[in-house]
Amino acid sequence: MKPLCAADSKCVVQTMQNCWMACLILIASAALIENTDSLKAKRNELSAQIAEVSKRKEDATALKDQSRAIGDEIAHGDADLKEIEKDIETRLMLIPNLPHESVPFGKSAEENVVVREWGKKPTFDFKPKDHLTLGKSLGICDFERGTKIAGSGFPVYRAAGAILERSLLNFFLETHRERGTYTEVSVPFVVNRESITGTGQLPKFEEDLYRCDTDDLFLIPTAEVPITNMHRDEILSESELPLCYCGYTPCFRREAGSYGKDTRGFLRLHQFDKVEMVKFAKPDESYAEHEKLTADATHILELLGIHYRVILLCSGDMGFGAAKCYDIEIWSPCEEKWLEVSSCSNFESFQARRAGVRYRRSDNNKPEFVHTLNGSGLATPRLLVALLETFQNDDGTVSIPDVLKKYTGFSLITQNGMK
RNA sequence: GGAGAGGUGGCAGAGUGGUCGAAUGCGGCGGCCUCGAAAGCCGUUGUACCGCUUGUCGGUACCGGGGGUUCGAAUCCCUCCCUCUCCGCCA
Repeated sequence: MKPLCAADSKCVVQTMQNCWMACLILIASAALIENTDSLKAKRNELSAQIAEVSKRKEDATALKDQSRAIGDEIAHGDADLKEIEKDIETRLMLIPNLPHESVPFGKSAEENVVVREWGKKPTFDFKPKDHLTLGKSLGICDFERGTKIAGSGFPVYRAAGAILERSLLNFFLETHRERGTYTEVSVPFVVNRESITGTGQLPKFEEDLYRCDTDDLFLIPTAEVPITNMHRDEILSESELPLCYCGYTPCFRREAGSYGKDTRGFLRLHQFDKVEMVKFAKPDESYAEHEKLTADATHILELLGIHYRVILLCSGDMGFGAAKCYDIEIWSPCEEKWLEVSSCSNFESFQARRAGVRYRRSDNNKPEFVHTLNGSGLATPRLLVALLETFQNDDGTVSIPDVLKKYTGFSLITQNGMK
């Protein structure tokens, strides 16, 4: 997803305009609502009178005429109101979330803050090969055939590659399960328009989604969408919070506008696999949960022994709906750059408002919006890049990290297969 | 794909034009009883918006979504969506 261009002054001005206009229109509409409501009250009164008069078998024509006239007025008022509401809604939906106070101000990715770094850059006493070269010589991926089947950005994993990829997903899910925090879910890979509006991908990011036109369904860009929408339009009880889910899904992204950027190999794909963590939390606990969620994601990297760092995104680099966001980046020794494998975000009530997810503090209180959070834990393609490059040997083979061996069933990928 | 049935409050389930935000039961909450609990009894119990005299206040809307008929719609008509049953077909 493209972040909101906070550095772009035109964008900021538009947002401000939408905020103010929405406020002004809202204030103005109150008078209109008051007017039509009192007309409706009058009509209800007349209807009751008509019912009574008719029961007595008396003539109610005059009353009916009066009621009909009021009805016309109401119809006009309601039509105006409907248009106004639509206008407000359109404006509100384009307003991004507000950053949390702990988020540094900044215009672009350059002003992000490195929060912590774990491990160190791997060194080699031979010339390391990049993941594409390794992938090809080991026969574990086939981009050409993926392109033939579907198009560029749709990779084929084969042999040890396919097994390794599947093993990673199982390793992620099992690791989360062992920690006992998350309930695993398996959810639909397509969602309806309401769902994708609920998590905030619509209306702003429609061009990044694959759509099934005949049914107006969308291929999910992340499991965040179906999982967060599980509780759409629900009032949760305080005792069940925080609700924590994790689930595997493939993710589909058109990546419109990012052609030519990171197109090599696994760096940017139209389809990839990911395990996502999603939380519904009480507002006063959401930031603590955010830290835990981020730690759950990095825990996996520590088990694997992959060098990573955690970045706190500045205000200008954050996504549309996030109030605070940590990116987890892993080191690619051959690309010689950091690769984002997870974004752990606290959306506060941004998604909860759109999706209508609330909870009741106690039975006397009105329902309040929950806070929603999510983060990858983790996505496979870029992790594969770091994994292949980090654990390669001088003979061109790749060693499997210890923790993965029970999932793969082999400990070495060689040119002839696996051992 | 063919035929039929249905979508009502947290759940179950009445209601076929006005007195229905909606009977009844279950659940939840409060109270009585009790050493305590169960049972029983009594009471209470949705959401959103608008207004002000901010109140156990007044008003409006909501019975799958949208539209229509009517003075008035949960109720009648149209349309869309969804669920269920049977038949067919296929993983």
